[in-house]
Amino acid sequence: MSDTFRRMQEFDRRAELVRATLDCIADKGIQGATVRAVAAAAGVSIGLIRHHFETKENMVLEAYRETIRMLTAPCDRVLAAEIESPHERLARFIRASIGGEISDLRILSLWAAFMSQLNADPEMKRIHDEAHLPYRSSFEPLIRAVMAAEGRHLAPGEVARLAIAMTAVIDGLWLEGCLPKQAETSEDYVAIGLEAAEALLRVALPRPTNTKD
Amino acid sequence: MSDTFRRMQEFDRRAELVRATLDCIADKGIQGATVRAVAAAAGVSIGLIRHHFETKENMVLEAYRETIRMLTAPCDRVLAAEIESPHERLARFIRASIGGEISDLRILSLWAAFMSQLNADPEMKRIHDEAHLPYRSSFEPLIRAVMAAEGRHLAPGEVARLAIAMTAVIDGLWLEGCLPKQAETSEDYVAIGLEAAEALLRVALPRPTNTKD
DNA sequence: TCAAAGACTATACAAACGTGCAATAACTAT
DNA sequence: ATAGTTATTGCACGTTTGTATAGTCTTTGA
Repeated sequence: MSDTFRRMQEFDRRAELVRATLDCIADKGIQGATVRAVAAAAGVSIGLIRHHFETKENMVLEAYRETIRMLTAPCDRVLAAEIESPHERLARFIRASIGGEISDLRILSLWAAFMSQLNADPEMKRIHDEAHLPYRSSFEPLIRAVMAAEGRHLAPGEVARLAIAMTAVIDGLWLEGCLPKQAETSEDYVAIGLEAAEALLRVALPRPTNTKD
Repeated sequence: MSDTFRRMQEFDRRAELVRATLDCIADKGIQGATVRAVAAAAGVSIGLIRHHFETKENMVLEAYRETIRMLTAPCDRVLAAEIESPHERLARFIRASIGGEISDLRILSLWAAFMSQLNADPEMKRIHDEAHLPYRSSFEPLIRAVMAAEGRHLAPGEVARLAIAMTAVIDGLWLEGCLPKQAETSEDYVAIGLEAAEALLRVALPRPTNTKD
């Protein structure tokens, strides 16, 4: 239809405003995302924000959705990819959860800013749970597949506990890897994550090749 | 306000104002800590805040110091205690880092709120680094002592990597344990942390007794 | 070519913000 | 008792906040 072009324009502007919002939040925290600061960061007038978003809160919620998208995209790509070897799948999932594009102080700042709002904003809490619960439960099938391929059998409760431990070590390594260091690179944390997974699951994991993803 | 007021020692009043500040931040995020909201939460007038704190920012900084104190107190107590067995020391440190009083959604909210401000506020960043770096390096001697007691020798780099992995899994378990769940208790996360430590370090650890700390 | 639509600007406004300050009530020392 | 100190109040000021609204500029469809 001919109104597709118009819609496309609006979508681009919305995305640009969301990006400006994230810039403000990463820089000054959630209270830095004022309509005036966001408008200035996007190079538009104050009134335009209310033209694209009914309220400022809606804009911030959209910025939160975008943050979750950025955080989960690499993992989702691994889960969607058709990789035969369960060991390879697990190793790539670990790498996608710790390193690469999400190992970034800016993303950590955004994550913390929204995290601190979950108590205050029920809608934000709803968005969080909707994205976090699937992520948390994505480790169990990965582990189960590896164990099946090894011909080992674990009690269901044991798999659940291992998944919690794996999620924890990956989250902790992501967090530490985001903070600026002089010694370690984010790739070092990926390597530590793989070693930790080998120790926790008592398996050998392939090291991901140099190709991205 | 009432026409008569109770007078307080300056130190007590400051502590009460800090507590009220933390209440506001945990509830509404960092932007919820307005002078009016804090004054209302503490049951005092607006002007009193400026009498005890030169600026509102100073009050928030003090609230951050208090948060760090709450977070590190249990670990510090373990490190200060005279426990002969290195294995027992390590196990108690792990327990103090994951469970007990710091396994609390309120503390997680506070931690996230301040975390999101580190980019914006250099003084806050300074306070963070001053407390975080010692905490991060407290795992290495604990691990080294356990290994020495076992008669095992690890390369220095290997100890460093194990300490990073241990810190990560403990931080991740603390984080997950703070979030409200129906299934697991914070004590379950402590148990998973101890199991993970045993797998990572390939040692057996004693389970802490029921006595607190 | 021209009216309709909508993306966009400019400005105004009430509420909430941090801070300044004079007045007051409660404690302390003598 | 009384003077001095200070914890505390109450209010006012200028600034910043989100939102509302009227008007301008650009694009679109026939």
